[in-house]
Amino acid sequence: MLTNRGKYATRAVLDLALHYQQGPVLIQDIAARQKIPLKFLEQILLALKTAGFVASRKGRGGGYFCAKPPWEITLGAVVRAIDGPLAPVSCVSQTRFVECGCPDPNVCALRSVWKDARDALSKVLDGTTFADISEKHKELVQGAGDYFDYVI
Amino acid sequence: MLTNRGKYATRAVLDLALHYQQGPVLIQDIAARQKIPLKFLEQILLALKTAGFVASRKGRGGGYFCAKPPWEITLGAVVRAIDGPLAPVSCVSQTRFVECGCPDPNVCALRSVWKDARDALSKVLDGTTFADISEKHKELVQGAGDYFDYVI
DNA sequence: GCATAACCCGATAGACTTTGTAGGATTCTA
DNA sequence: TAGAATCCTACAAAGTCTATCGGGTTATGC
Repeated sequence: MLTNRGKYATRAVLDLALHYQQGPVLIQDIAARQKIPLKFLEQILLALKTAGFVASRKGRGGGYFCAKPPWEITLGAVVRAIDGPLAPVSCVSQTRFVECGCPDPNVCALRSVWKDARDALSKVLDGTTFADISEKHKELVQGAGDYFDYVI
Repeated sequence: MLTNRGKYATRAVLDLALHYQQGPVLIQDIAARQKIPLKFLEQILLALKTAGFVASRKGRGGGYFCAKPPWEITLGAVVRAIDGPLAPVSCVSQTRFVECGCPDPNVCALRSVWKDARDALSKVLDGTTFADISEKHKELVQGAGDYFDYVI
């Protein structure tokens, strides 16, 4: 399960992806649209900035925007940056390997299954970019009766 | 990431699967072999019993054993019972659906990706039984030089 | 029937994580 | 230079996780 932090982060990046190349977006606007507590979102955006997914401009006319094109930001990368490894146990994590404390790593039959699980998850999340998700969002909005209820 | 509870649970069930139809196994033996704190393991086995995966006999000659054949116990079921839903967010959980608080569920493009992620994870974990894992364990033990170091 | 083996069960404590909130510092632009 | 906006640190409340403790209950074998 993702934490709220993780969910909020993905919603925030999606919001920025939907405004790609439309100038900076205000934190308070993201917070309002995405239903995220303002001050909590501040922290999350800061973390996303440190991780290199978003950038910001201060002062009047400032705000946040994607630091790179949405098709180069994967869902997996954002989740990892905010909530940590995708792997179900640390001993099969490619990004942050740590021994898991099992009796004998050389004869651990569970490990290969955890590895498969991590790979399956990674295949989906690392294979999906925020450009894909933006596209999907626009389709859904088009299909959903009254377009103007959802326009951003 | 699984909790320790979850990791321990899967190791405990595997231990019992490896002793399937060989009579009850003592908690303390499982704890020693699998490197699990004894009293913590007690709690976990109780939970696994409530969930129907294992059964027990009290008194002298007692212990724990699989409540059903290992090929009918999936890794996914055990993980869900101990650590909760596999789904990355609650709104795509088949076992414990809860709204996730996103702005508009009807137009949530993230949701379908989370769904794919859950399905991918489920495919691996629900597709693997403790008979499979036992089999794998035995292969690994055979392949690992000195067989007698690992025999259970 | 009694001693003992073994599981059963609830309470609880310490550490850690999560989820925000608060308040101000800094920086940029008009 | 005013004020708009991000930046940064601290912290508190709540929850979760990881065990540990101490006894209660039940079955077995002599």
